[in-house]
Amino acid sequence: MRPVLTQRQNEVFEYIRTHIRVHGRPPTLKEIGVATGIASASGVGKHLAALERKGYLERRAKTARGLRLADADLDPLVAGLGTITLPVLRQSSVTGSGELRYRPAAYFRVDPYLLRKAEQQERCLVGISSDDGMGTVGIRKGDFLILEPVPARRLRNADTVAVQVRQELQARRFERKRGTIRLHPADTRYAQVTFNAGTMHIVGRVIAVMRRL
Amino acid sequence: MRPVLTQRQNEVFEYIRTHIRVHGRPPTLKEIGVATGIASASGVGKHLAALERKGYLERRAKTARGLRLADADLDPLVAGLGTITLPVLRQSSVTGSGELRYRPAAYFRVDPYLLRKAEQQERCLVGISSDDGMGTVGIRKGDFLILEPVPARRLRNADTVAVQVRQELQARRFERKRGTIRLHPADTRYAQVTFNAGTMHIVGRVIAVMRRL
DNA sequence: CGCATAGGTGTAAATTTTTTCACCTATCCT
DNA sequence: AGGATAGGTGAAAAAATTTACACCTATGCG
Repeated sequence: MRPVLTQRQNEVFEYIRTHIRVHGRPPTLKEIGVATGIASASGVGKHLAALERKGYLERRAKTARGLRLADADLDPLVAGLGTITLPVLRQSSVTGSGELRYRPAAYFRVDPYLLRKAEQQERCLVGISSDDGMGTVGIRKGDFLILEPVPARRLRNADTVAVQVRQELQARRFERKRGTIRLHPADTRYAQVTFNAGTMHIVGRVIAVMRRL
Repeated sequence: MRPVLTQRQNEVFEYIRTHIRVHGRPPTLKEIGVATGIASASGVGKHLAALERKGYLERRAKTARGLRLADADLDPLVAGLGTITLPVLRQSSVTGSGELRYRPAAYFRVDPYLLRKAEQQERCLVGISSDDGMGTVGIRKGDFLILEPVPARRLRNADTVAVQVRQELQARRFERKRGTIRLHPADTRYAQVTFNAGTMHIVGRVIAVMRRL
């Protein structure tokens, strides 16, 4: 366990962290001083020396803004350089052949953390749910679904999938049984669909859900 | 769509991105020059000017390492700064006094599109729902809630809010009635809570919901 | 008391870093 | 041919930034 910080040291440390997050680069000694009320650059320098000694920072000498957060404080979500940008499916983005043709109208950025389940994050898409068939398990009409296109043969029972039906995108629970595929709504007021593999177009597995209130 | 980069410009750009990832700070003109084989700082400067003009970088004048990657609409590897980075609330991030203690364990990036309802996007937080009290309207235990801290007096009836109860974060529908505040769960199996303003800590209004499956 | 630690101030010197200017080469387009 | 654009070099000036040094105050400890 690393040595604890004094209150003042913690103030300095937190400012550095915030600055990096906001500006994308570490602060200078002077910037730190202004923010924390230390008039002298060398005063700030002593704090940095303490933070480095205690293992919260790494510094490189004679380098402008030559500090970085120690690995323990790097936050994987932020340090990972970014978000993934996913294309948003248009209503009519499935061709007759069952192939996705996307000329997406928009892109949506998501934190990679949401894509944990995806095998290939960069292949994922965003679609908009068009009914409440899975409402009872928390997927509702209008929700944004993050989808990973997966060939039907690699889907497993109880996966949540999104199917394109005419102009609609429906979330359903996937089940394969003796050559046929069933798509179960969670809400019993919706119809269960059975069909032969290849008949219907399953866009992909649902990886995550987002909703604006 | 942003203008395309020439090959050379792209080399410079890619180096900058890599440097930031590796070192945690942007490179200097000289560092870029050494890495890309440009002997003169002003030569590098011209590339940066071009990258800024084409919308790939933002720069701050007279600032050491004063560059950052620009918001990128189309390149998932570059994206990240156009998104909003929100701190994730820790379980114990509310002090006895009802104040937020700001030492987030992690950050989460979200597309600004999700924050439509927020008045001040940069004040938003992410919390994790701890029960299914709003399960019937699609907010479930474990969901990530995007919250905007709003003083109770500015909340309106039927807003969805998040309250901190002991170590839990619960989503509820807000209602004010003759001086008292009621928090309604959507699921009737959960208890409705009535209390006087100021008694309980409402973390904020729920702006959006995210869920990993 | 004497000493170590935390937390300062302030200045000057050393170094790094950006900016500006002048000038050069090549390609592409009209 | 003339002009715009991309991509350079090099030097000097200006500005930003770090570092070293001297000195001050307060607190806790044996």
